[in-house]
Amino acid sequence: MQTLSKSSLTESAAQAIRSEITSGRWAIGAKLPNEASLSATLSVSRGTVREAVRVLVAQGFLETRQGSGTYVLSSTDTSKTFDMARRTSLRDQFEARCALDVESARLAALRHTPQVITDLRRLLAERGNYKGGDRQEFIARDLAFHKAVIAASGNRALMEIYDFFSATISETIEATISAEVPEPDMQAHADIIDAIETGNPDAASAAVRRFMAPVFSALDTLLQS
Amino acid sequence: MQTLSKSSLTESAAQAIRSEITSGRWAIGAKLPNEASLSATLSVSRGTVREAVRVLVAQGFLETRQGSGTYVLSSTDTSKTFDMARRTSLRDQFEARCALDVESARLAALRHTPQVITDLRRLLAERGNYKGGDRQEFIARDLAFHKAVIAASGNRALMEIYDFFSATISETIEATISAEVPEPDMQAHADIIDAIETGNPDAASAAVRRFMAPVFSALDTLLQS
DNA sequence: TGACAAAAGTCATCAGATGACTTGATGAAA
DNA sequence: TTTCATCAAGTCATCTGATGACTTTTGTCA
Repeated sequence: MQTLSKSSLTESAAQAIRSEITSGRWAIGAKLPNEASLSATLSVSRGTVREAVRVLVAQGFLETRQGSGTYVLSSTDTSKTFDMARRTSLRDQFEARCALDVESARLAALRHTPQVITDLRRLLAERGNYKGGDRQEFIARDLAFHKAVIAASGNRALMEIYDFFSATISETIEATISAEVPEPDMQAHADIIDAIETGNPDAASAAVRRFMAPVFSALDTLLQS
Repeated sequence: MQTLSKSSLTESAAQAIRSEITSGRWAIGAKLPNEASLSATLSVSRGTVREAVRVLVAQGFLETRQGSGTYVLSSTDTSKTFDMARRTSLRDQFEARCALDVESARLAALRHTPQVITDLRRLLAERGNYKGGDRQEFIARDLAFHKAVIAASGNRALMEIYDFFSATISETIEATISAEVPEPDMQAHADIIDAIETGNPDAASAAVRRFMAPVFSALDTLLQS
């Protein structure tokens, strides 16, 4: 029994169960002891066991089937990965997001359809340029355009990861330095669409890179100060 | 956004609280009503409320402070993102991983040091070519090389995401089609190191792309059959 | 053997109670 | 006035016992 410096009984119980799984002692598909047994083994009440199991179910480790039992679903801790990715520096996160943008534009150029191009132009027109007013809403419109570019790649994995970054980045950026980062204008955005339309992957990724460069340098000077 | 057709009371309660948060009705930092009030509002027992709160705490939405109350931490569900990324198709996952490889090589070329190049060459030598034997172990050595390339980018966010994909991809690939996907040879790997050493980002990313192309076509034909 | 009913096992939920912790108010001492 | 100790109320943490709902197994009967 490892003692965590500061953890509730429920967290300790969850950790104990988790380690049984990650260590492989409880294999995937295995059935856990029932709640009464677990509560006896872990020396906590059944209510606490249930809360611990709830957490592990939410994390994808376990699955409960009423009337049948609780079973091991997976032994990989995906929530840990996400947690660590969130703890990386803002610049790394932004750079990673930029990498996704670049490669998505490349794929979009390879796979674009007239419909996609039309949609992108419409989203860009809706976005417009920022001329004061509700900045929050403008950022949302801007994000919608960028997410559409990612969607144009046709790759759902890229979309999911991008969602993760756009959430964390906008949370951080908007609160701290939003007003000081230069927003690329309409032409820079239009260049990306044009490059995708030509079907040239190198041109598309280059357009995104040109687009991102000034934002990066602004971010770098801000983070240094 | 999938709504579960059949959800337990706890899940319903968690969803109800979650929507209060994501909709913004309960702002970040706000204090939730106490457990008794929540149980009355949601028409469930306090135990159910506690299990729901546990889940939301595990997902990063809430924070409980004993003796004080329960507070809103964040309004974005970040833990779900990676979970959804894991559910995307194998091809999308592989393509996303490839995108990370390409952009990491580009960054590595911009930031490489002699030490990094030396390490990469050593890892490649240790990897060797596959000549039968323990395939599992060879894949591990191969993965070590690729992760070193990502590490050479100096971007921790990319490393974390790559870790996520390498885990899921090797889980899937090794079990299904490992023997039928062509493994790029030593020269293809060496090309990547050389390109990084020259400091030319375009050459580095192009080398990775050339490296990945045959794997992709093999994967595509396999997935079609 | 096969189908059906009964029973046992298990999770889901509820209700009540006690302990631990935080916060704010109160009042005494410096 | 300021500082500190003490107290009381509010809240989450945990435990206990009980009931309902669902699944699996077992036993029975045709």
